[in-house]
Amino acid sequence: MYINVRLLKGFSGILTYKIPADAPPIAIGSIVTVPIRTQIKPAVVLAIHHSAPENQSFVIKELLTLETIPYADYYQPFLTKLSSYYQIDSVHFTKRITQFISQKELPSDATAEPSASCTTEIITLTDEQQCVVTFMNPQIEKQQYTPVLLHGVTGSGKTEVYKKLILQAHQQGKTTILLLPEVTLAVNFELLLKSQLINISIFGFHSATSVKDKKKLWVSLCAGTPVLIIGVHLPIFLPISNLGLIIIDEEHEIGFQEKKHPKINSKEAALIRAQLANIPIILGSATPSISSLYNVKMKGWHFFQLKKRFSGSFPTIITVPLNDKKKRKNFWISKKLELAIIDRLSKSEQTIIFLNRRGYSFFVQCKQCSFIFECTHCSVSLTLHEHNMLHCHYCGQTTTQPTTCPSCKTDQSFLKKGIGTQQVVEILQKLFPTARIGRADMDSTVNKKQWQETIRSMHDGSLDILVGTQTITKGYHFPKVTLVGILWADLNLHFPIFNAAETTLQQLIQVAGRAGRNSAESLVVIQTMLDHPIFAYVDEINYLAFYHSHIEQRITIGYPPYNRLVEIELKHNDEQLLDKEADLLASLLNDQSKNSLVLGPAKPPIHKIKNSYSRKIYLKDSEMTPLITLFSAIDKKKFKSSLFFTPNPLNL
DNA sequence: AGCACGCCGACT
DNA sequence: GTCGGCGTGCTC
Repeated sequence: MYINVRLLKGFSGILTYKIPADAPPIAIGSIVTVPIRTQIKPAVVLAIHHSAPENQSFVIKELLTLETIPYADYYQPFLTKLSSYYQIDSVHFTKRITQFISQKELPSDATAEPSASCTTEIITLTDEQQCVVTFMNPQIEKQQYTPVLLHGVTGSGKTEVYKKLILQAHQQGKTTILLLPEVTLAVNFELLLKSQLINISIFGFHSATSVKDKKKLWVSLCAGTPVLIIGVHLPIFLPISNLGLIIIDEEHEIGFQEKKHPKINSKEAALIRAQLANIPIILGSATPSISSLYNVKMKGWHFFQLKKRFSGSFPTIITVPLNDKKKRKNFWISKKLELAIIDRLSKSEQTIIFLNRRGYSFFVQCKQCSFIFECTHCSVSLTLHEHNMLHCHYCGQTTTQPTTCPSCKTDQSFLKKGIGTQQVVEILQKLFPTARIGRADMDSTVNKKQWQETIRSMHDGSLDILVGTQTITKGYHFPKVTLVGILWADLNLHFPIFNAAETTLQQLIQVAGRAGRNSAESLVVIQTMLDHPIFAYVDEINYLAFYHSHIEQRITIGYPPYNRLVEIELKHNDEQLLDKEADLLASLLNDQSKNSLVLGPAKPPIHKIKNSYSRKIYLKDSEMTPLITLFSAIDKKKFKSSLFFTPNPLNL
């Protein structure tokens, strides 16, 4: 007996080895260690043959050790499908989940103590919650592909539904995968559920999980015991013989897409897997993605809503324009926000100031009328480059910036805009000298201790105001917060990406949800430069109305979910060569395309990272399959640049 | 990828 | 004559 294998690291060719006579049976997908030259390396089994390959010109060595992996009927087809969808090597997935096998167990730094309060209290579900559970239970039992979208307002108790379903699957001897869009959320969920579902074995499987715990999970998977696996990307690639349910929480989040290439989206992978494995999958969110809501309508996904908030009421939301001419102490703090902060300070209630800032952004705006340049083809804002050129990062269109504003005809009155959180703290300190102000953003998160300290002082009330970015919006509850100020709510709206309005609104609702859990007088102040239709929907009760108005626009412009979109990124150190190759690739794609639209090449906003330059080409079609076929037909050997293929890209 | 092997230049 | 620095090619 002979096997074909591929090494997990190093040489990428297919190699043949002999199975020793006394070896236990081997399956495709098994992990083996093999001798290669003078080394011993792990490899994955691709095929099994009864006879030696014909006219071989090399000596076949015997494999050394064998690591069986849990068997599931659909698992190999799943990996095959994923590797085709993302146009990557199928070994990639095996590589990612088995790395720990060859890793040394580090003397783990005092693993997280199991949370003190282990409450086993039985919570009675509301009618809304029970309705979902009643529907899902038979689907778990029947083993049927059932996609379910759960729209539950913040604080409506989605977690209680998840817990019930996990318990139900467990009682039937089935494993559940629970995915969250960030490692920190996964860790929090892990701790929470470990204290509340004490009869179920719960495993985290993500970058923060120790090698020791990964090995424990592997043993459990090999034994086929029903467990709960929590993570972000990795759990969906695991071989699981008794997988019965997949839960995706915060399903609208773009964090399910990996940040570096290949940009696999574990929500998509989960949907593919649920389909092949014939199991139900439930996607929950307070602000479901446009794409999932579209699937409810077009693909018959089941849809449930939780409309009642358990405790607390919804806050009052007001929108304040920043572009008015009214005199105020500081441009960034409106009178209404200033007065509201003064009021909270006097009552010793807390305030969160949120700056909707993603990295550093600059764009051009008219001083007089706040007009911002946008691309005529893509409904995204234009970015200013050298020589007064305005670029569209989506389609590559370039125009010279006019000297007069196209909207109000004022001459030479343009501003380049930008603000950061440090500046915000400075401004607030000047306006409110006695206030105790803390800052929590990516810059200060690098220092983990300081982050923890800031969160702690916010909790115990030794801070009055917390200034922060995205990072403070998720997973933290500060009961004494009765005011949330959003400094520049429309900032992300001008990001040159088709889903800017959607993700901005989702974030605003998320931030607004930080206020008023316990107080009826909670207030959310939304400051904006320009008015925009989305501000009518920040009250989460109106969220579905946003979908109905926005889907029309997506259909008109022809972007997802109405059409499929893929991104091809080219990278090379030599910018001239890269430009040549990007043009070549675009023309090759155009030549070979039947009905697919080829956009670009465009220079992305960040087109130079670590001395490597980048160009992007986008493909659009009503179906994904022709786009994958189109890219796979390209002869990659023609290119010195690296090519990266991303179906359904969600960010820049 | 990573290692062995081989070619060549420098140093004792 | 021998050590070692690095370029090239192969891995079952």
